[in-house]
Amino acid sequence: MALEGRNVDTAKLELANRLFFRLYQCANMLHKTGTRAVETEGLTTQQWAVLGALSRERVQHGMSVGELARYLMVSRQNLAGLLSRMERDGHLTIGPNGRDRRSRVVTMTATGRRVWQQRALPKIRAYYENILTDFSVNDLSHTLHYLLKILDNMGRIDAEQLQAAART
Amino acid sequence: MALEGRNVDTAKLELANRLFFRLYQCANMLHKTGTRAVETEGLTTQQWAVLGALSRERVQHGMSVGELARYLMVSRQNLAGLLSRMERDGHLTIGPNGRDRRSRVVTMTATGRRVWQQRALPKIRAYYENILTDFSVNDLSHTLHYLLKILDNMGRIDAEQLQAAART
DNA sequence: TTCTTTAGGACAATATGTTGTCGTATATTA
DNA sequence: TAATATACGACAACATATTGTCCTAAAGAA
Repeated sequence: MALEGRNVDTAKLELANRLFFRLYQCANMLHKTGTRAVETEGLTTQQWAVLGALSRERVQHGMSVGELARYLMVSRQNLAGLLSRMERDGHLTIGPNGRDRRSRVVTMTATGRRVWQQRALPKIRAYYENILTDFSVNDLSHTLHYLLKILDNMGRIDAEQLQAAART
Repeated sequence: MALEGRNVDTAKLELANRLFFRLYQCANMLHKTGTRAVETEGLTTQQWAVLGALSRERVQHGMSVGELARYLMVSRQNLAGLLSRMERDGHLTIGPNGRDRRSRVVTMTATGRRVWQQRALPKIRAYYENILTDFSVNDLSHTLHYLLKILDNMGRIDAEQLQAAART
């Protein structure tokens, strides 16, 4: 039994190793091919993630910088640079928040919405369909489920690491 | 039937959208939590990928820069910076190739191997186990299978995009 | 033996991502 | 009201990633 257990662990580690290597490659290829898919619009995958977040119905009135950083799981400092480039390009505006005067509200501009809906979305849909041709709806939901599970655990580890660092 | 088909497509697009968003988040969290896991060793997830590639038995005699770039799926220019930092840190050396004098061979140093095997690997294993606690061997191989499928299609799209650009 | 391809150095511009720190204004809570 | 927490700007340093261009040297094919 002990031996069996160790073999399972070894198998798991070997699989885990391959899995993370492929995840690493996937991440790079996503940015490379994804950015290429929308480069005519002057966008990148990161900017497309921001526009995707802002285009949701529930955020018609915008999101604060902090909310957006938490939603996208990136640092505030990184997001600041991203947002300033997108403001420069006219895709969004950063205005004051009436309720909380420390906070600023990020909103899509009419131009940004037009670029997103009329030019970027069709290309993004084509990109999705191109990559997921041989995926059934079932395959997709399984993959999504696994990614969510990994993400959950990474979030937990992130919190643990932050706590460990705080104790120092 | 046509209506059914469109609903399936809509469902697929919605799932695809969520899937890629989660993939994007996963990529960021992988680099964040992964790098934190090995930061005591002065490593990053990218450097761990390089060491992982070089530590394989079949590359005891090293790999050329181009081979490594293709294996990791990163650009030559990016890899050059990575390798020079790792050479600076003493983890690897870049020497001449006896057979092909254009090519240079990247090899792990004894120090690099020691850091990798004795200090990094235990932490990486702990990291894997921490993230994949609630994954069965079956879950792992399914996730790996889906990632490989996505990666295959991304590779195909990459080639198509390069071809399209070449026609311009 | 030329011609073409391949390998890689060197450099630049740009975008993305992290951490850390300092400072200020504003909310919130005790 | 006074202490504390939060939101964010403004920097800096660093690593990672892309693209593009120009160059040289060497390998391989016609």
